[in-house]
Amino acid sequence: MAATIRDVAYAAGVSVSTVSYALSGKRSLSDETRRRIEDAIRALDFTPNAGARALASAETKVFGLYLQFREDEFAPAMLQYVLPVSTTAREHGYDLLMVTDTDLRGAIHRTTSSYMVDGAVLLDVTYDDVRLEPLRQAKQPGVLIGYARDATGFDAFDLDFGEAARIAVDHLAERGHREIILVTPPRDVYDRGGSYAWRFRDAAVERAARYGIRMSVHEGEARQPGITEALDAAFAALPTATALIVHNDATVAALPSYLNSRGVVVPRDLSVVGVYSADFGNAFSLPYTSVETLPDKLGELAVTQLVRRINTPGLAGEPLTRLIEPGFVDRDSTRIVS
Amino acid sequence: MAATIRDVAYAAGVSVSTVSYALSGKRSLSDETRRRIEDAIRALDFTPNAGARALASAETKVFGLYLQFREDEFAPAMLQYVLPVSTTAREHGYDLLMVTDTDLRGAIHRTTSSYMVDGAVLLDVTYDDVRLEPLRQAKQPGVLIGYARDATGFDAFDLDFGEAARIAVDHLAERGHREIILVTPPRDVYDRGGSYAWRFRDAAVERAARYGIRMSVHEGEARQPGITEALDAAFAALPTATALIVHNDATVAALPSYLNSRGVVVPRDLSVVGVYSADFGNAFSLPYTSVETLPDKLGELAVTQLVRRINTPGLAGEPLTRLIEPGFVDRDSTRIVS
DNA sequence: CTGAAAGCGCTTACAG
DNA sequence: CTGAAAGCGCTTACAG
Repeated sequence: MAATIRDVAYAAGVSVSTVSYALSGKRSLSDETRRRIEDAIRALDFTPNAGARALASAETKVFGLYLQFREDEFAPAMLQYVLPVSTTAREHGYDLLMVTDTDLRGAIHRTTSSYMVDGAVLLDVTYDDVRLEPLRQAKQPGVLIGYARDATGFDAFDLDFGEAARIAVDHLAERGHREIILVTPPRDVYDRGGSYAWRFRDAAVERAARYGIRMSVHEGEARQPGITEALDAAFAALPTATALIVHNDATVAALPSYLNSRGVVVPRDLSVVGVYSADFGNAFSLPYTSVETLPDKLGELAVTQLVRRINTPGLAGEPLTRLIEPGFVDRDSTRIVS
Repeated sequence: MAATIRDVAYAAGVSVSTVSYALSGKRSLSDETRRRIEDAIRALDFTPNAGARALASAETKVFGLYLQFREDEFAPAMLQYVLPVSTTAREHGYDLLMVTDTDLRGAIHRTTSSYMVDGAVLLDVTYDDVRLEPLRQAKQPGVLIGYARDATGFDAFDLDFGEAARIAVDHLAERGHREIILVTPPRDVYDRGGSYAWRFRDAAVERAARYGIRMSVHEGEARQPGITEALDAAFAALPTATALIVHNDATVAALPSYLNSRGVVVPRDLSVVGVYSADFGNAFSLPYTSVETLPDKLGELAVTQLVRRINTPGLAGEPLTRLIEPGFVDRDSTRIVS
């Protein structure tokens, strides 16, 4: 089989513990010893056994990444969070156990109680997420990407969707728009507790009211032909609208095609503000002024905080919930209404 | 801390080894003993420590899933393989370590030589994939999803893209088409060794030649505005084409919008055959007759074979390379040319 | 600056 | 049908 730390120690003429300390750097050693150990490691192509290390140190250097693939979600959206989480984790020396079990509660319990992971990253957290309770029972810390009713015990990061809505409405209000259509996430998202849906909607409605703007709110759909039908219904409900805010990936991805087929030119006939990430807009070549969700930033913040909590046993203060300020990119898809 | 097997043994009044055998089922035990052990496990909420188990049994029950997020690839495409791999792995009791390091060789070596994984699943394998060599050094078996120049030592699964091309061309030939445009994957895909690109293209060209069909071949683009420009160029090169075969996700996703904007009605003005998976077509509401790539089937076959190879030490015969017959779904997007 | 040894929590021959 | 014990390959006090 492969070389063990014993083989390295023997080859280097030192003890096993010295090799271990050379590996961890937790103790100083002479240059000569270090050199001999390094040579031996190289000669034997030694890599520490992860299971043995985990058993002895009670650290796996693995994070659990818990996600679900949902029918009503536009697949590309979730993927945006996976890469930054993975990259940031590796920067801190952690690998990712990707858990997609449909039994969410069981998956958390299974992987934490067996000590497969040192921490948990929960993606796409819902308002009453069933994963939180089993994760509270776990010894490992957890971090949430998303917003829950009660995030007690966890660090949580999410975009400030209320602020996102205000940015969008303010932008249009400043440009003189008085009648705005808002397309929100589909009904399913509300139903399962995707709080970003109503946090954005409620803030948008409130902000519009403050300006005396008439706002027509409609739920989008995840698939065709529903997407088109929902848009048709929205425009029929407020034909005089001069602006459209789209807070739904599937709808905004289909929007260029939809507007094109209706002969609607942006921003001449309609001003459009989207809500999506830069990567998403890039992948689908979306030409709209947008309030940017920041998956890269959220993923990085979440993992960094998780690492901090692991490395700092008595981390000062309660776990935090942090809402991130959205970005804004003007792509000239809104016009000034006189 | 959490309960160990010793605690369970003590509570059940049996030895540690008996608990272990009760867990693994590798030895029969009396009903009474079994009941007492089960009660103790439940009372203590015992879960075996994964690290200890891995160390003692030399099995982690984890597969490495090695993938890369590429700029030139349409993100949703890769995701289609992740879910079936994950689901099938879980069905066989395996979790997935998702490895996205940009250092592909190092990632393979790091995770296999440390025995973090019992096997490796390589996604998006290229013709001269740099991951194969380090994986050959590994003690764990590996399975490839994709097609490599030399897959010696591995089981490999891929769609039969040659056959996919023949199915598409045959379908159009039978319907009387004599001038066909083929949009292939982007240049980058060829450059990095995405053999599906040329395997499809070469087979399509050859098949067309056999029929005496004129075929105009063009490389697609991954992003706008390149997608549109490539399509414009293709139609300009063969304005009299009556049919279009699209073997590129990004292009086919943008196609409805593109054709709409050009006033082209399918199949009245143009017959279209796509090459994509059912899920992909569904997610993007694609209305085209398609040769179906089968990511679910490939992912499942690959993982099943990996499990088999692990469970059957002296698995008869060499590792196999298997090309899967594509599916075909007629969505009436091709017309009969007289 | 370095070593001998206990211990992490399992699995599995070996014995009866 | 069941148990005592060695061993998997590390880490880390404890000692010098």
